[in-house]
Amino acid sequence: MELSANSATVGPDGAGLGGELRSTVARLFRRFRAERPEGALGDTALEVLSRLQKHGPQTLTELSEHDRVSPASMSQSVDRLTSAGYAVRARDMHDRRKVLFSATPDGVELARTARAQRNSWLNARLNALSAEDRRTIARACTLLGDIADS
Amino acid sequence: MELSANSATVGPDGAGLGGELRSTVARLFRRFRAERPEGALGDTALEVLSRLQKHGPQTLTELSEHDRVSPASMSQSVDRLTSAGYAVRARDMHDRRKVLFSATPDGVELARTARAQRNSWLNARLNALSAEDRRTIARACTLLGDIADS
DNA sequence: ATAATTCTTTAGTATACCTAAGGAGTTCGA
DNA sequence: TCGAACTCCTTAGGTATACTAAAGAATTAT
Repeated sequence: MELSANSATVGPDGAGLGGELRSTVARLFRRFRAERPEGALGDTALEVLSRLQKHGPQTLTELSEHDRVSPASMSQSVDRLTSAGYAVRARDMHDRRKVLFSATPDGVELARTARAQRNSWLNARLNALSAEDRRTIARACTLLGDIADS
Repeated sequence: MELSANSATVGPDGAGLGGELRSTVARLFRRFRAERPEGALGDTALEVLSRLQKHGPQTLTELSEHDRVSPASMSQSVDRLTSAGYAVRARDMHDRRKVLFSATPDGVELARTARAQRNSWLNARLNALSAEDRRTIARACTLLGDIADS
């Protein structure tokens, strides 16, 4: 990883930053995935479960738009949740084209414990940084989240 | 519900910065992938090609360790490159268990143009930020790169 | 009532990762 | 020196996650 000098990564037009960012994100993503415990649900399924737990029942379209994924992909992901008993389908009574997904008690429990397990090494590393570095990362998350949504 | 030292910055069940970071990285990663032009090589293949172009011939093990991926996975990824004519295999003459991979002229050309295409969208958005925000992201890249390698 | 639209699912395909098991080459020790 | 142990790579089989295209089901508009 030749991150090298700031002058190289933050040039007059930010030319090299894009490639740098792409590569860093890809490696972090793989690293996160590699931390998954044996036999656990995948990243996507787990994030969906978290979302259902935090925000209540959601339709397929809402879920797929939040994750920027096609409805077909999301359908598959929630399928893994429902067939494992962590979420349930229910027809929306006001618009019966829609299907509302919600987490079961098992799902809520799994979401909590799995999230804690999966984030433990990450949180340990973040806590080893200075408060200022954590603020930098928090600020970058906000900026990058906006870019992801643009 | 203890309020120990780390709970101020990192939530008790990973709902704080760690969870935020994980979610942001996952969404950015998917967004990057979605920007891939039709019929192009996948992310992994392209990054391998870039690496071969920049650092010269490498063994499978070197490539797989750099990307934190099993040798078997890397073998598959490189297969796509060789069967498309963008890279070639060559037995290492000093240790004939090893296989050295190198980019062909076609591969070098593809790596350059594909990288430029794929980063144009991202660079445009980064350039729309303030210089300070770009510095924040550059700094976060360094911090996060270290975490990915830890 | 029929047509168009919206929401979800199914089917088929591709990328990218894994573990397990094997082949081929090298190194080391009896 | 010969075989055991080790290293490097590949193959085989499986999983997770994504896509497009097209079908199925419910709603809304004409």
